[in-house]
Amino acid sequence: MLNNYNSEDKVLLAVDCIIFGFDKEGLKVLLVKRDFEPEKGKWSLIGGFLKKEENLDQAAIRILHHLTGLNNIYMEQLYAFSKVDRDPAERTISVAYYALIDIASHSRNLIRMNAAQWHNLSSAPKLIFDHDQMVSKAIARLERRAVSKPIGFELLPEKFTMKQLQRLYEAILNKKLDKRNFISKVNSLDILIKLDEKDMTVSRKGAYLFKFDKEKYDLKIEDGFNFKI
Amino acid sequence: MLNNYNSEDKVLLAVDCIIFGFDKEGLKVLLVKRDFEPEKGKWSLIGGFLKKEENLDQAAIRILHHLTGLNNIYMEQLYAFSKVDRDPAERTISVAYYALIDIASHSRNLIRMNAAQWHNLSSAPKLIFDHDQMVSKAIARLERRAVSKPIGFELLPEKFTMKQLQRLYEAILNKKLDKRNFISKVNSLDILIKLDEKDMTVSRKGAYLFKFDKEKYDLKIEDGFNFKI
DNA sequence: TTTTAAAAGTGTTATTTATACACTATCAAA
DNA sequence: TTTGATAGTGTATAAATAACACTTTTAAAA
Repeated sequence: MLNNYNSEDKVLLAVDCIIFGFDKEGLKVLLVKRDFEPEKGKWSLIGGFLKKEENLDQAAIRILHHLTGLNNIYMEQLYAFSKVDRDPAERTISVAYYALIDIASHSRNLIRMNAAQWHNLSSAPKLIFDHDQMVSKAIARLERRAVSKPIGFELLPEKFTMKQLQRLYEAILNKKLDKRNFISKVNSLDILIKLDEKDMTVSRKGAYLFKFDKEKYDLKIEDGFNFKI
Repeated sequence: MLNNYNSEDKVLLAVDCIIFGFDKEGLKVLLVKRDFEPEKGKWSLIGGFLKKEENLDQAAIRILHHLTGLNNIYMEQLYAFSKVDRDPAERTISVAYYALIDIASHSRNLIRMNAAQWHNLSSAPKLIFDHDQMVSKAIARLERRAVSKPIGFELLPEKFTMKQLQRLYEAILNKKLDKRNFISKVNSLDILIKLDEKDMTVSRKGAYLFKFDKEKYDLKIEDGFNFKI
């Protein structure tokens, strides 16, 4: 006999994606109106079911793409949620994934598909099942992650101002940061390239644009950043 | 129709427990010889399958108790492992849990059951499936966790010496710590009670015993420890 | 043309935290 | 009484973090 697993219970395995977005208004989360029962028409995370021939990472990518058109988003596994009655229709365990993306540079896809919508974190509607709990846990993880890696760089447009970067961190950490301390901390990491170009859309003076020095970043990532701000 | 989940794939959901133990020799991991196919007779983590009527935390507790006799162990969820062919017998996703316990204070149960054995981390045998990968991930998590919470206190006998506490941290972080710096760091946290009692078993001079001040600990945990050593 | 308003840019000091480092005390056993 | 093994203790330096305010720029308005 190859195995004696036959008497074991099988369950549905869902994957739910918590996609945080960042733009000038702050942190947002991407939600869809569920188009099947149960809870049809209610707001939900982007979710679907694992198929036998894929792993969880692949399922997350497929589901996200299918419901939003988003591609090439790196998601990180968050947690497996398994309360017995979390889905009233059937015993389902859900593995949550999360990612943080720059809204502006992905909006075209989202608009085209028109299935998903951004909601401010503070004013998001109540979600189905345990999805609110998933979002809370993802926020907590994001905060912790933000201080150990310069997570923000992957979420901004290619060229960005210091102010934008600071706003991103303020949004993630949910507190005001001192401009001077923030800039000197970022500069001490030595992973930004200051461009000869200014963003003139916000102020009369204009703010220098920066881009992210991928090589230096990759070198540093090995021995671990300290990005405590 | 209550739901349209009918066409979705169902899978087996395993739970594997990585139990780290600590005694004077250092960090160990608890392993069992697998007594069913596939891979019968090979070393494995403590594992089993989720049942429909329980959640993952409950499954982990049940499985651990069933295979080792261990009770009242707080385990934390680590990660869901989902490579398609990770178990050659059947499509199985495994959610790993981990815990860290004091070997001495739990050894009676383990000896009685005699199913599980402690192995030094450095000399553990090769494990089945992706279990080695699970152990590596758990070690990495333990290290990170050790600096954000004084994790060690829950793993020592009720009364312990500073030396024991330091040894525990040295084992988790896998590096030597300076005695004076360690003690002053621990003292600055103000969560230990120094007892009027000495451990005379190790030295002629004897070392003062301490215990853990649960109340102060709980107060501190709210605004987060900084236990970076 | 001058004034104004709004954001950009820039350094220093004080405080806290982390690190490096070595000698004395105790006491049972030899 | 000597010895050996472990317990216990403090200081100085370096590094990181936190607190803090004024000047510059420039387009638009007066």
